[in-house]
Order: sequence, then C-alpha cells, then structure tokens
Amino acid sequence: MQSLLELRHLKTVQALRNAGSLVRAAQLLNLTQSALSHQLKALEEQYGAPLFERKSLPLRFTAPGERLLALAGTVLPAVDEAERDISRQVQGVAGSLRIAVECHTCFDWLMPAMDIFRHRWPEVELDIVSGFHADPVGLIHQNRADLAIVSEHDESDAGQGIDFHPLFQYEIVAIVANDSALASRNWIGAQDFVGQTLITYPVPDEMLDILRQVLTPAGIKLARRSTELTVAMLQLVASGRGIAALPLWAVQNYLERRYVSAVKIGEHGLFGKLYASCVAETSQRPYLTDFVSMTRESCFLTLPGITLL
Amino acid sequence: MQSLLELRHLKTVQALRNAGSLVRAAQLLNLTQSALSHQLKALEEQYGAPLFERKSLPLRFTAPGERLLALAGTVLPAVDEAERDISRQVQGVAGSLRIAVECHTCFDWLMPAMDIFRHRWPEVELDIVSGFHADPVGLIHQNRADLAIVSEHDESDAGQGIDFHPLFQYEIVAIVANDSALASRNWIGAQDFVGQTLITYPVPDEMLDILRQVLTPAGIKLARRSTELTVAMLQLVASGRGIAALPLWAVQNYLERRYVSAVKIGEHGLFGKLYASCVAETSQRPYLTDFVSMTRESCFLTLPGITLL
DNA sequence: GGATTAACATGAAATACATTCATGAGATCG
DNA sequence: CGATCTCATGAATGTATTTCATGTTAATCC
Repeated sequence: MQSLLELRHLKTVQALRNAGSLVRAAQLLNLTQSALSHQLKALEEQYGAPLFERKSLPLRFTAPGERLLALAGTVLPAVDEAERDISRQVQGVAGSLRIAVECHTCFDWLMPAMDIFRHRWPEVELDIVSGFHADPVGLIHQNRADLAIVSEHDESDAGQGIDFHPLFQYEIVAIVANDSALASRNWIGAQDFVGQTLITYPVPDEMLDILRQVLTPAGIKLARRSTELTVAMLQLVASGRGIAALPLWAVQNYLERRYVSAVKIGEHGLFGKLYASCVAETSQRPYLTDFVSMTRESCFLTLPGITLL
Repeated sequence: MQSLLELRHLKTVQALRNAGSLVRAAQLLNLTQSALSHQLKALEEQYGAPLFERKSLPLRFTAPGERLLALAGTVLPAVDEAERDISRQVQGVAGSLRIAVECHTCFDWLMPAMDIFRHRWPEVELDIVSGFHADPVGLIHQNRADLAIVSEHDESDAGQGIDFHPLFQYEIVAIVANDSALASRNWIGAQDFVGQTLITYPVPDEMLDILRQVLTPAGIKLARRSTELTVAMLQLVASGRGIAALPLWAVQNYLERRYVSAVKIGEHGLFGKLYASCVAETSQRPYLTDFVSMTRESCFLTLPGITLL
C-alpha cells in the first residue's frame, strides 16, 4: 500500500546500470548480490512489473526500470549536493587536499578522479605533491601532504594515528613480446625472469611490486632499463629488448590489439593493492570520505578487471 | 561514515514543517512522535548540527534544516511523479473516480482535494455524483459511483466486498447565540435542546449526526428549519431563531470573531467520522490510494482541530 | 557432452534497524 | 500550582534488510 521506495533502492538501480550486473553492482555498494536481488524483487512486486531483463548482457531495463533510473539520475545528485552543502554550512569547509603519489600509473585514474572532486568541492584546495617519494607517509607527517596513495601499509604507520582507506586491487602481469617463448606460458615464476632485461618506470626499487614481492625475495637481480612512459615500455618489449611488469588495466588496450602479450606472474597471479592514507583527523573531513568513495567508484567503473578492497 | 539519509527522513522533515510540531507531523505520517524524535536525532548526529529550534512555535529551522527541506521539496514530488508514471506504464490507467457525497460540509474540503487530484492524475475522469443520497454505498453497487464519502460504516456493507478507508474525525459543536443561556455552559445534553428550533441542512434525518446520535435516541423531536448555506444557519442562530450543530472546523472563523458561541455536546463531545468507501477492486487502483492519502493530508493541514483516523 | 565457471534466485537464519512503549523533563496557561 | 502540552530518552519490541547456504540456469571450454 505504502511506497517502499527509498534512496537505497535508487542507489541500487543506478549501480546496476553502471556496473552492468548484479554482482558488480553489489561490489560497488558493499553489499552482497543476494541483497540486491531481494531489493529488486521487492520493488518489482510493488510495481507489479519487472524492472530489467535478466538474461541480456549488457543489462536491459524495462520502461518502469528506465523511469526509476531517470528518477535516480535527478534525485541522487541532488541529495549528494544537499549533503555537501550541509557539510559546508556546519563546518565552513575550506581545507586542502594535497595528494602524494608513489606509483606512476596512478596518474591515469587520479586525474579523472581529481576532476570530479574539483567540481564537487570547489573550495577545497586540490594539489598533487609532485615527484615520487619513497616514503609518502612521511610527507603527511611533515604536513607537506594530506593524503598519500600507497601500495602497502606499513604496520608501523597504522599505529601512529594514520588511517588507511582501502581503494582497490589490480593484477600485475608480465608483458612479453608476442614471439617470446614465455608468451604461451600459463604463468611464469621468478626463475623465468633470469637473463631478461627488466623494463620499469624510473622509481626506487622498493616501489616496484615485481621486485619487492617476487624477484628480490628470490635473490634475483636483473639488468634494468627505465622510461617514464607506458607506451615506451611496451615498444621496448614488443621489439624484444626486455620484459616488463605492469597493471593489467593499464595495458588492456594493447593486449586486445595483440601488440604485446601478457602472462600471469606466479601460479595465482601477482596483485597490487592501493590505499589512501591520511592522519586520523583528516579522515573525519566530509570531503575526504567523499574523495575516497568517489575514487573507488570511478576506478571500479573505469579500470577493467580491478576489484574493490 | 556512510549517509543514512533516506526518503523517510525527507518525508519527516517536510511533514514537520507542514504540521508545525512533532506530534502533528507524527499523525500525518502514521507514526509516533517518538519515532520522529529518534529519526531527527539520528540526522542531527550525522550532520553534527541541530536541524530546527525546538522551543519556538511556529517551529524554526536552522540552515541545515532548511537545506534538507529544500531537498525534500524537489525530491519528494519527483519521486511521487515517477511512481505515478510507473503505475501508468504498468497498467495504462484510464479509470474514473466518481465521488458520492452524503454530507453538506464535505464540499469545503473535497473541492481543494479534487483540484490537487486532477493535477496529479489528469487522465482519470473525476466527478461528483450530485445530490445528497441517503445510501451512497448503494450508488457504488449500482456502479453509478466509484467512491462514497460516508460518516458511519454499515457493518453489513463491510462484508459485501466494500472497503472503508478512514479519513478523519471532527468535533460537532452546538452553535448558540452569544447571549443565550447555553452559551456559558461547559457542555449541553439532549435535554437542553428541548423547546429550541433546530437549524439544519436540508437533508434526510439519518444523515444528521445530532439527530442520529443524540436527539433521536433520547426520544426528542424538535421544530426544524433548514437552509443550504452555513452562513445562513449562523445568521439564524445569531439572531436567536434557533440552535445548530456543525463541525467545529467549519465555524472556527466565526467563533474567533465572536459572531456566535459554540458549546460541547455531551460530556465528552460529539464526534463525526468520515470514511471513503469503495469496492475492494477499486481499492487496488494506485490513484485511489493516492486520493485517500492525499485527501487525509490536505484535510489535516487545512481543517483546524481534526484528527486523522 | 560432461565439466566448469559465472550470474541470478530463493528460503531460512542472522542481524541491524526503526518503531513503539513507558516514562521524564521542560514549558505554558489559566 | 496543578493541568496540559510538547519533546527527549532508554529499553523493549518488532520489522525488514542483509547474509548465508544453496539451487537453477546459461554460457564456455576441452
């Protein structure tokens, strides 16, 4: 009798459209697939009609489903904006968000995320702390940065009043030439790197997962060659000058075009994790939590093959 | 961390503004005052600021409160509209709502309610079945009306697949001249009517609560005089030609201007109740439930001193 | 054509959450 | 200064959402 529609349902419907499947939508919302299934069932029962076709991929919505999507499209941004306004009214927000980055590829997703953020929080001073620092958390302590994007969290930092907000996890794959002997392998181990030239970004060793997690533990030291640009690394690999290890999402395009080949590293794959870390006090700021959740969402929707943490 | 705001909260905030107090807002929403208090407390905790000033009457909202109100003002109508659109998509609604009325004063609130309805459901054919019928439910059975506004429900009808949707309750007071001996009484009983002329609308006896509930049971029969217009009745009373019994809300204006006086009927007052009745099938239609809830709301906000059933 | 993987559905159990109940405190009014 | 009104609050209740543990279906792959 009485409408059971809540913002929650609108968020679900929108996530469903963006994510393209119940499973992915559930990850986006930090819920289980089952929860969404129940939610949607309840809605469909209330309206007496299905909201979307289950079989088709990509998901197709019915007319009532589209109408709900349209509603979500106007309502949810309005709600977000109102809540940001209230944050501003309550604590005249005029803070800063200086972001320290330790990994090269981060820029690929950080830029679009920052653009969205700038639009949502125009009065917050947004910056990237340039250069690559071996210890980005140190920059926070020195108050030269507000937020650091890091790949592992030092347990020692966690105690020091530093919060780690999980972002996402991505697979790091070995990139080899198409005609390489390794290209057809199911996966390769540390020993398979021996004799190769490793092509990397020009950053300290500790910041390269392939070294820190695989080669150094195995006691292997390789010839190195470095370059700033991902395309340049791929060009070197393609022309047989060496092997690289890069995030899968960063090279997906080239793989689809068969420019180079990717091989899993280790039997279960090598994964990089990313966290946003800041002092506990900063964690409280509404724009900080907004930045984190917005970044997670935009990365999940943009970067292929990543999973949220 | 995560926003707890739901449509429910927006409805609460809006009801609070419209009703002017937690208690009245709770009646509007079919909730207890306590529920709203808890809801608002949770919101204020989340935003870290009060939403309204508790002491002042009429209620004053703070800046965050106003911002939420503004949000509710854009969001809730959009949600309503979307749900109506979905109803239309699912079951191409093109029904009719022919309303049979048994009481005279009903027009005062029915007209504005119908105006709102017409705007919300333009494709539904809206009509009043004119004339005053002793048995409006009969009109439904004959399919000459879809909805009847009645003051008591016949138990015999309830079985026959007729639904009764409670609307509201109002007090019926005796209207006497200011200089009448009765004017100063705390309340008057059936015996106090003896010897007076009863001024009524020109309708059958069964439809007058004062007769049905008070005078007839006491075996009292009075001289009668009738007129169509409420003002005319008051004029007669004021000039000492008789006594009337009318809904308090209908005469509130005149009482405030001390044109006539009102006296409670019976120690605990005489109350009229109104229901909207229709066949069970009609009850299902989305526009019917919308009409009922919308009418309840608009009456509650417009008519002074009524309580929802 | 099984075997495997992936996506969604579903009933029951667990959990979280909103609401009510039963008060108390504070203000207002004859 | 009771009487009445409004709102707040903690505990108890009850409902509703979510998870858990499966089942089903469809698509993909040797």
